[in-house]
Formats: sequence, structure tokens, C-alpha cells
Amino acid sequence: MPERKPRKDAARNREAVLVAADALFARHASPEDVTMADIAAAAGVGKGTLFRAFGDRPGLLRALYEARLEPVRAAAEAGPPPLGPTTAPRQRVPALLDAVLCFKLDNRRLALALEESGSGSPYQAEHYERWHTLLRAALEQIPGLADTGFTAHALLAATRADLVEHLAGQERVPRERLRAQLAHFTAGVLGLDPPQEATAQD
Amino acid sequence: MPERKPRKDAARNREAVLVAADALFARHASPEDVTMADIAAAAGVGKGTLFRAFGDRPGLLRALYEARLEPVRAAAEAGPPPLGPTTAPRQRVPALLDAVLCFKLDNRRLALALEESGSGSPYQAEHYERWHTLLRAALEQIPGLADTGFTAHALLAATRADLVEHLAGQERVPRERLRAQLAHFTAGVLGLDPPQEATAQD
DNA sequence: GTCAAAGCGGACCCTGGGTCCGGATTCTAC
DNA sequence: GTAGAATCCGGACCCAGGGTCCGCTTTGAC
Repeated sequence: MPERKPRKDAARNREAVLVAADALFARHASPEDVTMADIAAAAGVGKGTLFRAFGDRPGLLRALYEARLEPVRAAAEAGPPPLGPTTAPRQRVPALLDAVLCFKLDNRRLALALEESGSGSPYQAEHYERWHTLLRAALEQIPGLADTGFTAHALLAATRADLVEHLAGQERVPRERLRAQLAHFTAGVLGLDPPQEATAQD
Repeated sequence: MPERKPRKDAARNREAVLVAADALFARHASPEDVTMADIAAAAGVGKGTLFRAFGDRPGLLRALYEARLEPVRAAAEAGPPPLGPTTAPRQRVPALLDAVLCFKLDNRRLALALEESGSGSPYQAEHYERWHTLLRAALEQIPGLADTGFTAHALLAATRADLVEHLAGQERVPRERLRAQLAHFTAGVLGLDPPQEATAQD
């Protein structure tokens, strides 16, 4: 499985497409008025190239999303506290959720685009499963918690891209307020005393 | 605004379309391979008729969904306990969520189709707002609960159609188990003693 | 029975994702 | 350096499916 590396122009074009797509999604309010042809044009590349590199629209979105997510994921899977695995579960669960929320806040349009690209159930996506597994494992270490699988799903559901978009976008809930609300909610689920006061997480 | 009632043939056709669509969505695993043309054909009606009656695809889906939802909604807004407004909040919140979950379980394909129809944010849909308002009002009556608006969203997020589809469909979690898990989760959020033992709801 | 309004339906249009293939590039072997 | 093959490029092309249009039919009020 030498998996010979791609040609130089292929790599360059792939990068150009990612950059262009990123910019386009950031610029347009709704993902569905960024067309594959638009992306190709913006990247100065033919449509064929774009489909060759990413397979299809969901594929492109996924690639973009995962590239952006990578550092966060790495921090969560092997980084230092409060995200990394050495953190005590009661601190780590809220930290993980906060990280996911922040990521979605920083990449609202992209996350939305991915969800709306109709790439089958989001629950089969690799990145979702990773978060779920991580979260579930942390939950399992907290005594007295049952149904950790479902609980992990339910907690993650509170960070769904369209909900975030609705709250942050339409309702104009400020970022820090949203984070606090999620933290509060999470604490409730874990049965901890909720962080009522301004828990300095700015 | 006499809003004169529609002609008889119009009413009949509208009904035929709803029935046909319902049957088609039930029969097909994925909503997206039920085409508008399919529905028209199955209803024995022209495409024009179908679009005249419902405007567009999301419109049709919404009409179907709301027709199905109507009785549940009525029960929740003005019915007897445990769903109706006379119920004590601590009982009513779980009851509302259970009702929503059951509805989605009974109408999985339809709910999925609606979500996937790309009719803008689901959070602006009338039916969603109704549930949210109801739930929030109930939550507000429980002392010591903050962020009721967010909490209502987060709880409802746990009943999202695609999550339900994933759990009930792919993972084959049995209906009663799912209901129990949601009930348990809800209890946790409310800070109640969770219904640990087999709370006979099978 | 008559007439206008409402509705019907299927041919048609158009957008946008996805394919194809002749020609240009890059890489490898000599 | 160069020949040849493998890979890639790109834009013309295809097609499914949502949505429109308009001449004809049905309905119902008088």
C-alpha cells in the first residue's frame, strides 16, 4: 500500500478549492446558494477537478469541516486539560461540550452547510462518532449516571449547527451567554451544582 | 375576508394528495426518493394541481405533518393531564417530551422528510415554536430553573427526527427503552430524583 | 341553462449536481 | 534530457427533479 502521493498540481488545486469554498461559505448567509460551480470558478478550476478531488458535494464539505476540526479534535483526544483525557470527568464533560459549541460558533455557516448537504444521517459521520465516543467515555466515569450513550447524544444535540445558528444568528444571543447556558445545562444533567455565578470562562 | 371555501374537486384532490404522500413516505426508507411527480401520480393528479394546493415541497410536507400532529398538539394545549395545562409542571415537562418523542417515533419518515426538505431553519416552523413555548412556560413554573428558553431548546433537541431515526432505526433501540432514556434524561435536567427503577411505562 | 371564476394537468423550463473525454502536466525510467 | 505512461485538467454535456404555464374542464351562483 505505497499509496503514492498525488501530483503537485492536484495538491495545489485541492488546496485552492478548500480555500475558495471556505471563503464562499463564510460570505453567503445560506449554504445552498453556494453552488459547486461557484466554488470551482472561485478556485479558478474546472468542475471536473473539483469532483475528482472530493467525490461529491458532501465529500467536499466533509473535507473542509474535518480540516477545520482537526486541531480541536486532537486537543480533545490527547491534549492537556481541561480538554484532554487527563482531566477529571466532571470537568471534562463540560469542557468537551464547550469546545464543540465554540467550534460551531466559529464555523456556523460551514457546519450548517454540512448538515444540509444531505449526506445521510449526521450520526454516521466519523467526526460525530468520535465526539460521541469521547463524551460517552467521560460520562461513564461519573458514578451514578445511567444511559451514557443516550445522554451523550442528547448533550451533543444541544450543540446542533442549526440550533446554534438560530440562537446566535437569528436571536442574537451573545456568544458568552450561549456558552454559559450550555454549561449550566450540562451541569444540571451531571447533577452538579450549577455554575450560577459568572464562571470566568471568557 | 370571507375566505370562501374551496371547490369540491379541489378539496377532494387535496385530500387524495395527502393520503398518497403519506403512503409513499411510509413505504420508502429515504424521503428523498419520493418525488413530487411520484406523489402526483400516486394521487392520480397532475403536478400543477399538487403545487397549486401546497405551494412547494416543504409546504406539502408541512401540511401533512401538521395534520398528523394536530391531535397531539390539541391534547398538549388544552387537554387533560398528564399532557394538558392543568398538570403540575414537574409531571408535565416529561409528559410533553414523551409525547413529542412518541409522535416522532410514530411518524419517523415523515418527520425526517420535513427536516430534510430544506425549508429553512426548523426553529422558525410554527409547530416547533408552539412546543418550545409550551415547554418553556412549564419550565418557568419550576422554581430554581434558569435559562428556560435554552433548556427547552436543548430538551427538544434530544427528540430530533434524525436522532430518533438513528436510535430507533439503525441502532434498533426499542421504543420503550428510548422513552425511558429520555424520561431519565429529562428528570436529570429538572433535578428530580431520576426514575431509576423500572418505572412501569412499557 | 349560462357564464365567470376556480381548478386541472401535463408539457415545458431551469437549476444544479454529477459525468466524460480529448488534451495538457507531471512523474519515472532510462 | 527525453520518451512514455499515468495522472490530472476543465468545460461541454447529461439528467433528475422542483417549479411554472396556459389552454381546457369543472363547478356553482344566478
